[in-house]
Amino acid sequence: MRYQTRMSQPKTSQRRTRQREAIRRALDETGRPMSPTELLEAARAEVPGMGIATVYRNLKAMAEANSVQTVDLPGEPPRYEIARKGHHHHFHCRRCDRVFEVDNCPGNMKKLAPRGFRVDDHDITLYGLCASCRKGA
Amino acid sequence: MRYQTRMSQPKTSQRRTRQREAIRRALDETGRPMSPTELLEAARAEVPGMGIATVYRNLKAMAEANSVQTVDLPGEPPRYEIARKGHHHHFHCRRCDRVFEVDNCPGNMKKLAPRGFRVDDHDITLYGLCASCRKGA
DNA sequence: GTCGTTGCAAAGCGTTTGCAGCCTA
DNA sequence: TAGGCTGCAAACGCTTTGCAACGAC
Repeated sequence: MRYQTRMSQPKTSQRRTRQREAIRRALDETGRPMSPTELLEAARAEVPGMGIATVYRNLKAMAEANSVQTVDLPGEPPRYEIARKGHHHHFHCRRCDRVFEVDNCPGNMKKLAPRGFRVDDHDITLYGLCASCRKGA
Repeated sequence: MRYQTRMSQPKTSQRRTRQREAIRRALDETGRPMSPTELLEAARAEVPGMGIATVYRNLKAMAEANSVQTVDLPGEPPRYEIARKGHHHHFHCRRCDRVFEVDNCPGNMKKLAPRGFRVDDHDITLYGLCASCRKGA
């Protein structure tokens, strides 16, 4: 008989908790990448006493389970969005600080790198004014 | 006669200190974006007792004076490089973790954003293997 | 001598973790 | 009931700041 190896096992199950559902709901309804603090505020509308550690723990778990994606923007703390199918980028509004998904991609970044380098991926962040901020200027 | 307004005034002068020179020299000689910790190690070869706060203060001052530029990469702490003339991007090696300048730019990112958005700038980060890591695989 | 600069330690900020009690299945 | 989950507070890693001594000009 084989002994069980001591590798880290996937969790037996995920329980449904009000906290987790509130976080997912906020992410779904907002439809944009959100910061842990934004999520906490939104989720507290449903679960008043909720703590920030719970937000971080759930985001981490959801990211590992691929139900949410981490959105890393240059020079600032990560935000989180519901998992999308494909490759995409982001637009960061300078006025309202909100981040939006951008589906298009110029593609073919390979040739930008110095000779001898191998490029296997890229990140693009666009900056400017979103539609509503542009109007409300 | 007008009273002097209480606005924050530009500093009278910048003194030449061993610390500041050591930092600039490290940046010059390395030719790549460096982290504050890397800079501290390099600078300590010249100024043994140097502290990390000095590195941060000088980088901040140099960035404000436009003699160095902050390199913000998605999902990690900023690095610093000597100020370049033009618009450029960066390549981040997955193996050695070093960052290299990339002069090319696909340009014309305007049309990637959703309709109604105004794009005024963008950041691109390339990922892969640099030339030496590719060889030494 | 003036005052910009430095090292040290403490404080900040975003994030993670230890722990005891809670609650889902 | 078992053990995943939660809130709280402490711990963390990176960066900034207060302060008294230091040193460039």
